[in-house]
Amino acid sequence: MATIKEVAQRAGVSIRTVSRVLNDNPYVADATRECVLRVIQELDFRPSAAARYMRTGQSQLIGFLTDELAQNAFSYDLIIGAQQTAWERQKLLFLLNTGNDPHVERRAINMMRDHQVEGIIYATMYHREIIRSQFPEDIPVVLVNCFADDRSLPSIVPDEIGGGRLATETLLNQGHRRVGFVNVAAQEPAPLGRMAGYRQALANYGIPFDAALVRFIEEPFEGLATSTYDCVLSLLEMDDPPTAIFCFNDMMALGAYDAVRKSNLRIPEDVAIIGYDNVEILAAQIHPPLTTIELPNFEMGRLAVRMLLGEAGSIQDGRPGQHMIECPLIVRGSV
Amino acid sequence: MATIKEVAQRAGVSIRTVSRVLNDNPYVADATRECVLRVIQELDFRPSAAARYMRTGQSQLIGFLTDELAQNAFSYDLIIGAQQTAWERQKLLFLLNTGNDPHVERRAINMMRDHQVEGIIYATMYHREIIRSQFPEDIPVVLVNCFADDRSLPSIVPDEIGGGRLATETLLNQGHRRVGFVNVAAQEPAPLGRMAGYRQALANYGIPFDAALVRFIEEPFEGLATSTYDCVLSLLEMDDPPTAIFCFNDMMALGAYDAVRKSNLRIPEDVAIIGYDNVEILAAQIHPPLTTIELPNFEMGRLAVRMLLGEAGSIQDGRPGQHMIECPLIVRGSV
DNA sequence: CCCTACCTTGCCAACGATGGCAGAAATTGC
DNA sequence: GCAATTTCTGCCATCGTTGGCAAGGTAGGG
Repeated sequence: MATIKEVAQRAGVSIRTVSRVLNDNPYVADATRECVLRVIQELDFRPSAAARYMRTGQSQLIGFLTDELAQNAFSYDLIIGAQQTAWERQKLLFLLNTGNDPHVERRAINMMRDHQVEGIIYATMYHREIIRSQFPEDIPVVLVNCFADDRSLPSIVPDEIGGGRLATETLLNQGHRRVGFVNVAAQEPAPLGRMAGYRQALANYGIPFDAALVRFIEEPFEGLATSTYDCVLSLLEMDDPPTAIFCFNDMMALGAYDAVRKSNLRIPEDVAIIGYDNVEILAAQIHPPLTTIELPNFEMGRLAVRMLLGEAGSIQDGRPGQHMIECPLIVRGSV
Repeated sequence: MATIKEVAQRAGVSIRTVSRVLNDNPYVADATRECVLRVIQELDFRPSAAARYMRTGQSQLIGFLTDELAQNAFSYDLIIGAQQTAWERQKLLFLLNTGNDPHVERRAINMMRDHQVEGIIYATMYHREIIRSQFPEDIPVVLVNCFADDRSLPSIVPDEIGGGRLATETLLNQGHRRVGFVNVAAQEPAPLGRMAGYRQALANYGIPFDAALVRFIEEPFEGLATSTYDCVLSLLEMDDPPTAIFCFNDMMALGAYDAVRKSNLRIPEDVAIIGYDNVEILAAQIHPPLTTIELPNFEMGRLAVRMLLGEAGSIQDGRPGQHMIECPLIVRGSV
């Protein structure tokens, strides 16, 4: 690859002049600029980012660290949103997936430091709390789908309570009064929050909470859809069965569909179903298409980059911003 | 962040000695080495990859370019396989998704050149031919899921014919003699190859090809599962209906499931179904779990990195290696 | 005791770019 | 026509690291 030196030689000017052309410095004669630009094109020259970084200290690099997220096709849009936003700002994204292994994580962060990233975005598969001390103090960090134990890092998390409420209210709005909820049994923000939202929605509509309508899938969460199938069957066999079911996620809705069909009921006429996550290849393809709550992954990725670069509230009231992103309703045909 | 200079000062040695410690040069006295290592740890020093590159010309960076692939959660394992393999070799992966826009693609390649990537892996969403001239001559390129018009770039593609044959033979092996095939209507390697494999399998078993058993979904490919639903319904309504159906991909199998159920038939007892792609969140979750042909994405990502680094046949018989990867059968419960 | 190795260390140049400064050339104002 | 200003250009140092080379020190052998 050509260097600035060769360009200078071939154009018959000094290196400094070429550098000025590259950086749009106004103090270059038009004729000179044109000549230099022509040579640059001829040689297909591009200035070395590494060398430029040496002088300027601007690496234009952003680290994107994920735990298991990337292994699990769900939240791909998060990466795309971040990548696109970074790209618009002439930054490049490093991608590293750690498999949630703390040792790998440390090495990954070190590797990113080696490459002088301007900051690190850390995104988790499941909404959870993370430990602040695993991140270095001297690099900006933005958390996605998780938050620091001491809230000392800016973070972006989905509004689980709002989402749970929205899902439930969507069903209540259609006149349903017996709304089942198939949740997962874990003390994490997602199941707890969506549960809270479910209860809020019932309260808003003046409907008493009925614990019999709420079922929990126990760990391990293998074969989620199958476990949900069993849950929903038992819900539908109740004396006073639900006419609508809120599933913790779209994969589980798949199991719910099977259970409803097995019971010779129709969706949405006899039983309405609503999911969560908006996994397109599931939700848009099953029949009838699944109405669901979207995890706004693209937007979260986008915001993460903007916060990292200081464009958006990485600081709120003098403390690291803790952002809650609304989860919108995606209307399809299952309600 | 600390630099090598500060480490040297604090340890009371020259910069060169610190460099020697960093690079495991044997000519360092044990006492000195220990002292330097202690200071390195104290200052949490890490050598700058950019500066190191300046001297050595080794950037340790690999570009990973995708067209639409990354937007579509299918082939995530490809990226993970590449990332993990790169990581084992102390390399970092740049990820860029171009959305198949040639303008964006050019810019992406330029950005990667700016950062002195040691090579570029270009992966496409669909198996297809690409134009050689869009890539620079002076950087190693490995193609995944695509191949150059003039075969002048090493490439890795799935063996579509073998996969189609394997899928069909799996069904024939179970005693099925009327095997339907729901394909997509496109002049691309995947549908053409799988079709060829289907015919080969029939021939191997001495079963005459019946065009009535093969259906094509026309473009646009929106709502693939729904279109497949209609196709499969009409297949099952034939006088001599198929007892097994090979679906071009897993999403389409979802539609096939619905059609079979609609016809009051059981899977796999009355109708066996086999898919293609092994999209886990679909195939493993639906009921019964889908038997399918796997696109070995992880392995393809892995091989791509190894080829790029010259570890594996990037050259075969003096020409760029064109690798065909076998697609293995994943047995679940639908056959 | 000296010579020869080898071990250990440090100095300097270099990678490819940009910033500061100074000098040369061109332009302006009187 | 000359000084003052503006425009344009080039030289040198610098970023953080490693390679080449040389020099000082230590030990071993004769």
